[in-house]
Amino acid sequence: MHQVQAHMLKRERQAFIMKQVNLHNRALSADLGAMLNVSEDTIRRDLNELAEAGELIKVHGGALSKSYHYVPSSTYAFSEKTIIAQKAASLIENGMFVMIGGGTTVRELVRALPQNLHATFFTVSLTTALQLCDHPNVEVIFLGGKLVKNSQISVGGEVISRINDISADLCILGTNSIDSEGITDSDLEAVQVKKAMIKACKRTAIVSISEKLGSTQRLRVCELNDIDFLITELAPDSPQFSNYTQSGIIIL
Amino acid sequence: MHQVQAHMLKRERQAFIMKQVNLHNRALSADLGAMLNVSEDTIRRDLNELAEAGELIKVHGGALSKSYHYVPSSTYAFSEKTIIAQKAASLIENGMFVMIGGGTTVRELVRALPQNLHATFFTVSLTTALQLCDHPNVEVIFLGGKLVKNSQISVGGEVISRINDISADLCILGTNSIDSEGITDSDLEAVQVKKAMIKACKRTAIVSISEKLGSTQRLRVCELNDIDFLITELAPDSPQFSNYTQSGIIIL
DNA sequence: GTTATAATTGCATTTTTTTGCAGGTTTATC
DNA sequence: GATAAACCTGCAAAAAAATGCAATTATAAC
Repeated sequence: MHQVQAHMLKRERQAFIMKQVNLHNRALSADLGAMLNVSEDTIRRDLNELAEAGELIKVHGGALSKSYHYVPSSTYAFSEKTIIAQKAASLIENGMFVMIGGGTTVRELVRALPQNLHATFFTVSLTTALQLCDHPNVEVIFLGGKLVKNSQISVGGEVISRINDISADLCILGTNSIDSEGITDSDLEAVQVKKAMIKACKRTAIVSISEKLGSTQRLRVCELNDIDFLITELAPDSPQFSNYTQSGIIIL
Repeated sequence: MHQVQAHMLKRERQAFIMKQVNLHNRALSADLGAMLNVSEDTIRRDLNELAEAGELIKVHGGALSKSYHYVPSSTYAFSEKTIIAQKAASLIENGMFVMIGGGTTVRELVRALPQNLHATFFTVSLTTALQLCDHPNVEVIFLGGKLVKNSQISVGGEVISRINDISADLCILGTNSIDSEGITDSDLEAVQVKKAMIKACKRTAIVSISEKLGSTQRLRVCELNDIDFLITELAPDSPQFSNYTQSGIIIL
């Protein structure tokens, strides 16, 4: 942490504060006071002025950059998910039998499917099923069972034995966590259903925004080489995928 | 699970929480506390604030992403359907097995069910199932099958044979048309499912706003004396019911 | 250059916010 | 119905903010 010249004009000091905030996305009143050799009161008054002028966001203990501030949107990472949807849609052809999971990424995918697509979809997700109902030319089969309230998917032996009776062309799953080892999740019953879905399909595609790459959870869904396609919003030659390529997975 | 800097501003921490929740669709208070190096109480207070601000949905043990959940329509009148719901709820007791259909009246009914109701619900309606998921103490079983896009219910042989395997205490159905002869409808496959549902239950209750009294359609669902309860928003001694009483039906 | 006025700054005091902890209560899950 | 986890409430300590006041400094007028 560096020192700053002895005397500084107010305007000059505030410019320094803005620089710090924008550089680090945040700044503590105490740190700024130490750096500028002024009292925290002075810093606070500066921060109040800057906040009033709308240049930063003042919070208890310091300030945040305005760009850092979380802005809620209807669906998180909407644009990324739209890109993903475009790529995934290219895997689905007329006449296919597709088994598809739940989650917001999958929902955006379904929304982005062409209206003239003729295909049969199997799903365990209430929300995905509802979304699929907006497509006039697809047949939707809901695989019923006991519903998990949080995730609104059906689970249990009934669902799994039903899945085992089906042989589909493509399995599309969202995921909470994926790394170079494979897919992990935190809900045991959901994991069992996902396993069955993967087994029931010739090929499997995982859709995920890149932020989830590299995270893990406690329960394993499958190994990386059980997956045929990995679809994120990134370009296929992106360096993030260096650990993934050896398993024969196709990055889209 | 990654590490986070020692000192974090409250707003910054809440932004981190939102990111986690939106990324994984859910987050546990304990995990967040460990990641952020603060007590679970602090996390809980953050979650309460964020929930109050409508940015996420707080549940026991953590929080859920808002994008996952059914958001009730902004303003809904305490209209006929709420009255119907109150009456119908009186038929349902703890521990019951209830088979329930779809439609807007049924949806309002489910919304008005007490939160502490412990019961098992079987349904073929996607929207009813979603609504039931908001009730913490009920078990929801979705009877899966081919989905009809307009009405968002599952139909077909699979569903019907599944229904035939169940014996429930009460069947609650909305209806498009009812008169002194009985219930009629216009969709053959939906009629077949409704017939099976009525047969699978000890008692049947029909919920309908009074507007629909006296209308008929082409396909018969059941006779009036197959029904045990008729529930509308009107008082039971209302003159509209004069044609209905001879069949032994109970007007609520 | 001097002086009056206004602005800025630091300090002490009071007030508010935040946070963790102890306890008793509620809730989930079996 | 039992049990463990999660929740809430009140409390106290710590941190930060606001406030009043005095000292200093800048600015402008003369």
